[in-house]
Amino acid sequence: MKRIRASPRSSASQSFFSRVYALVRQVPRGRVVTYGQIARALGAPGAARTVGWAMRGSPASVPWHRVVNARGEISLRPTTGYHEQRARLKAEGVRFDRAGKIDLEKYGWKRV
DNA sequence: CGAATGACCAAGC
DNA sequence: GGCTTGGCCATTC
Repeated sequence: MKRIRASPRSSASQSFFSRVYALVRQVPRGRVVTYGQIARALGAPGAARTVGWAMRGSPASVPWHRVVNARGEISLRPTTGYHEQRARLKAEGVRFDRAGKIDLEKYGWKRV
């Protein structure tokens, strides 16, 4: 098995990640947020990728399944957890269109 | 400090 | 609608 380079949480990188987790925990059930949205809320309007990296090591207490990309799609690969995320969202009442996308105008958290 | 990485984003074709 | 390219950023080694 391939070993990932130090999981985020196994290190003392709690500054940025912790804020990401704290924010994601605030996402109400049945709503979703985008990586970019989180990044901006944290004051790093371009760190969307970093947010994704943070989610990768997100604790079980974090509703990571409510985080999708700017297009309203699940960013995970089918082999990484796509199915699980989609199932969880569906269980919360989030709908997916034919292309497997979510209507951010409708389910987006604090949609602007 | 430099190079590599990643669950991203916007723009182009 | 789908694929490619370049750019951004924090973290890691």
